[in-house]
Amino acid sequence: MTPSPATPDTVAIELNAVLVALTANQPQVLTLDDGALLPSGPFATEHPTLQSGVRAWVERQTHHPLGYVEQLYTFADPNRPASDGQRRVVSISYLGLTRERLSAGPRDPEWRSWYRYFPWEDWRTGPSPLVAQSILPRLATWAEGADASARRDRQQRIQMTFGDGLENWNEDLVLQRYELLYEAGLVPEAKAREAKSAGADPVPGMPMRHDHRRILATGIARLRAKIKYRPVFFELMPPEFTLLQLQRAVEALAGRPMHKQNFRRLIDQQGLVEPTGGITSEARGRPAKLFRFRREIVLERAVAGTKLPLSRPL
Amino acid sequence: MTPSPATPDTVAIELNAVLVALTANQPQVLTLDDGALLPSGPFATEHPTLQSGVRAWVERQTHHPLGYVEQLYTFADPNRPASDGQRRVVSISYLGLTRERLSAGPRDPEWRSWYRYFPWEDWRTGPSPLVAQSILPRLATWAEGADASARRDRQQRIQMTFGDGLENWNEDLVLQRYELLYEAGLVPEAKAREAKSAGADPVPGMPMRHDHRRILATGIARLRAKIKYRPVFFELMPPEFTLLQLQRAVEALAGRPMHKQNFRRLIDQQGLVEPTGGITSEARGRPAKLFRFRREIVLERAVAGTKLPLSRPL
DNA sequence: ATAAATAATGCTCCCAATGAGCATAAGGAG
DNA sequence: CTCCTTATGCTCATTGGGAGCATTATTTAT
Repeated sequence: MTPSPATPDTVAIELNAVLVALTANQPQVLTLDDGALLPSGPFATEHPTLQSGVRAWVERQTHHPLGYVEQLYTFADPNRPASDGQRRVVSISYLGLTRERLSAGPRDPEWRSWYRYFPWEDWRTGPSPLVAQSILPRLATWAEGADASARRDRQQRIQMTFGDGLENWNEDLVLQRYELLYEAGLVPEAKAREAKSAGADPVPGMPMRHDHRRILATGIARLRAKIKYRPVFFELMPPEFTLLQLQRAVEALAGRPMHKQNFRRLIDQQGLVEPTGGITSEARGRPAKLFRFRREIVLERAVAGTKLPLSRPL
Repeated sequence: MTPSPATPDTVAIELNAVLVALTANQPQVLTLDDGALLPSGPFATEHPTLQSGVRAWVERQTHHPLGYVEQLYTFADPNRPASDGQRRVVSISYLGLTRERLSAGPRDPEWRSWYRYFPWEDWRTGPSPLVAQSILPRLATWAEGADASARRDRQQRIQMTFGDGLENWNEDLVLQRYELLYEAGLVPEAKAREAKSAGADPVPGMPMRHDHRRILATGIARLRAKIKYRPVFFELMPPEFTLLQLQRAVEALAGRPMHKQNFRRLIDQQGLVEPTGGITSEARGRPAKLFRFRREIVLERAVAGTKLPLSRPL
């Protein structure tokens, strides 16, 4: 058909993006096709860099500038040959942060809270009931279905990644948790591939096509880990904000609540923000001072590191 | 010439590896061509995974198993078209840890201490004199050669990455430091490209071809960051070792000295090791107990995290 | 032998970071 | 005027980690 019979060591590059924004205290992700896909596009070789390639089609598709871009992972999917049936596809995924939402029409590029895909990851109002009620029991059943040594192994992994449903929750382990559920056949994506373990019905949470939910998990995990030592949330905030808004933003990303006074102490200890002089009383309660990020410090912390009151399990 | 006129969106994949081992308290890296290159090979599409591709040619080339493999970064070099002059090359680099050294003959695959490439990164015996004597002065000169605003910017970056030559050294910033030197035209690799800044002669440290020294810097940085929260040094140690040997290993990687008593406290607090019962008096001084890693805990920490007395600057 | 150097170990002290809460101030809604 | 909600200031207790003293056990030098 095509004039080029695709030499063996030649592949096509596909770029995937996890684009994150914050709206109404929800961490939003840009999706396509009714939420089933992450935006992705080919790497056109005229781009000098991979990053510039990403930026190009993302901005073309969303009409919004990307604040921060970071490479996530490169993956050669053995089960997804290119459409021409010849070349292998290597997908390179990126995490992108953007400040504003797509002003788009009703359809296609659509922002969705990432907790629709990973409802068990939201512990902002305390331990997610999903874990104790729905996930742990099914995982336990799965663990039972193995012989002694494998069972012990599975049980330990469950404990390490999901804790006990009330304590020992480590919000960074997004990817490990998804992979465990996948392996246990508790997400629809897994069942598609393995006709065998038709047993358990899936855990709540919207699936995606291909490995896109896995990529999303990777992005969330990376972002959650990152905010603990780099002030990247800066990229997601409007130019002015109150400290509570900032706290809610971090909580949205981390998926767990934080102590208000300690959060404030940490933030201004590090000199990350400065008051603009303005005051707002949009919310109820006592009016709050408005702040902005301090450019110099943010640049400095970009290399030196930040701290957030997020670390210990519980 | 070739029957396939290479369609535009087609690229060739090249795999690069930073292979690390520890010998005689030196962090060793496998190199080729008299130390000028990192091992690299093509990604043959018959491999199901990228990782398996890496493992395959690494083990073929070195005849040693890879303990731990981790993806580093994917990079499309705009300046290095494939040899056929048509396809773009995308290189995917990996970090690999191995316990044993190549038993190889005198030549080619050769292990070299990574401090030959980055001598300023070795602070194990205190502040590296190179930084204060050789690097900081030249960087200062470089900063002077810019107008006011850019100068301030450069000075801040110098301070952030190199500190002041005595304190505020952050061992993780290997890549940032290399990139700064590159930008300042203080490494030979940079001069090759820019004929202009022929000024300063380069800083000590052996260069590599292409961007391989940059990839190496990425690997070192990743490893240094990693040992602080994952017990990966486990992959580099022999089955039995003394606590001092373990400490020296970590110091070799981190490039800075550690407090002996505190190191021990931390290690056994976390239950990472257990005594084998053996005792050694290979070195001078009081004989030391031998330890081995505790498999269960190591697996557990692989997900949950570890601690090392490495964090603060100074 | 004896002294000196090198390592292994045990323990104490101190300080900075941080998790938790109490208390007070300042607006808006009924 | 009272209650509710949020902003802010401060205190307290705990802990993790940095430093260093002291002691013990061996090898090496004199």
